[in-house]
Amino acid sequence: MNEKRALLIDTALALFYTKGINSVGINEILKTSGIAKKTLYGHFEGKEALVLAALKQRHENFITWLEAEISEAESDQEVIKRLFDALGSWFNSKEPSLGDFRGCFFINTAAEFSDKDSDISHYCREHKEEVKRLIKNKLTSQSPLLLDAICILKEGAITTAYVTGKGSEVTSKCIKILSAY
Amino acid sequence: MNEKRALLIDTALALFYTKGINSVGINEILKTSGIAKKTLYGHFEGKEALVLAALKQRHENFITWLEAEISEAESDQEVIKRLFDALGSWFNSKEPSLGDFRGCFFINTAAEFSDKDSDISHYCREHKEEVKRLIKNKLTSQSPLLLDAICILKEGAITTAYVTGKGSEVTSKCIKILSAY
DNA sequence: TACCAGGTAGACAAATTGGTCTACTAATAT
DNA sequence: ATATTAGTAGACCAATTTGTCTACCTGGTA
Repeated sequence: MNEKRALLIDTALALFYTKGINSVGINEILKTSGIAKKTLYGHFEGKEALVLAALKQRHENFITWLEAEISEAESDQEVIKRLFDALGSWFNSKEPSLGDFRGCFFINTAAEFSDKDSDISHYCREHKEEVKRLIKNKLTSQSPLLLDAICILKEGAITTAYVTGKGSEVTSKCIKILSAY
Repeated sequence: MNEKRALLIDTALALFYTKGINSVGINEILKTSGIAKKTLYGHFEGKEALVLAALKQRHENFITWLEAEISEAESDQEVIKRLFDALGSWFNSKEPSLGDFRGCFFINTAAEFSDKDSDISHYCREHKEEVKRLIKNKLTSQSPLLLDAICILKEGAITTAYVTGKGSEVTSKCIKILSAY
């Protein structure tokens, strides 16, 4: 049923995110989920289809989470504060719906698949665009520069937090930087 | 000799950067470089040692390139302009010494190796610290916020350029954002 | 000459990969 | 009652992985 399919996706997503896609074999996903191989290949054409499903799942988790975090903001300054505070919480692995922080799943995945025309690379780009759209819709300011500043700093914060390991400092810096606007 | 060793590292770096480390096998590096397997294992303990050597080579290439790009700047505004113009050129694959742009090699590599205590992850962090130090030394301003703003935007620009594919727009936005300081 | 370091070419081993297939079970719908 | 569907368990396959090993070649040096 759909339960098996969902369990497969959740297991794959968790393993892919924490270990990287090429480091996780089909057999490990099966063993962890306790599902038989034939069931997997009944639901998915192959590993790539499973990767795509995991990306989709992550995208939904992330958008849902982000929207909830910034929905109640009543000014642009508050949008910025809520956004980067939420990111800081994510960086410190305090957001259960996003799992232990290990960078951006889409950036990490895009890094593993060199073919820029593949469905996977394509989906990673769409994710970023949709996040940008979500932020744009919450802002009252129509300044494209503000929107770009927020999004570029957001990307920078994610990779900086991942590579340096210090999560909360980066986000408060971003808020200060943006307070000039 | 050292020539073989150098050729091995250069070949490995080129392949690792364009395809990702887990997607490149030892045999492909050997075939591309035309070097025998036993020679490789005479120079390196194993694949991981080769990865580390490639990271080191990339680090040197990158630092040398960056230093040359911003060395002649005579004001902080000029440092910023030169830095982001250079990045924009890199994003458009116009910097031969850095190869066809495919994001930051260190971020990509860190994404593939989940163990945060491994030599590889460690080296990726050191690289970012050294780049930051280089920029810091070129700035006359002692404001830590300016330095952080530059570095976070730089990281954001790299991943944004990689995932969206549009390289030059991002960097001019960064320069505009920083012109507020 | 004889030796030896450093190289080539590639067979080979052991493990792992993604994926197919057979045999069996359990529940449900006709 | 029977046929179908969805599942389990796991053997099996072909390809690929990293790494070792044997056999041979070559150029410089004692």
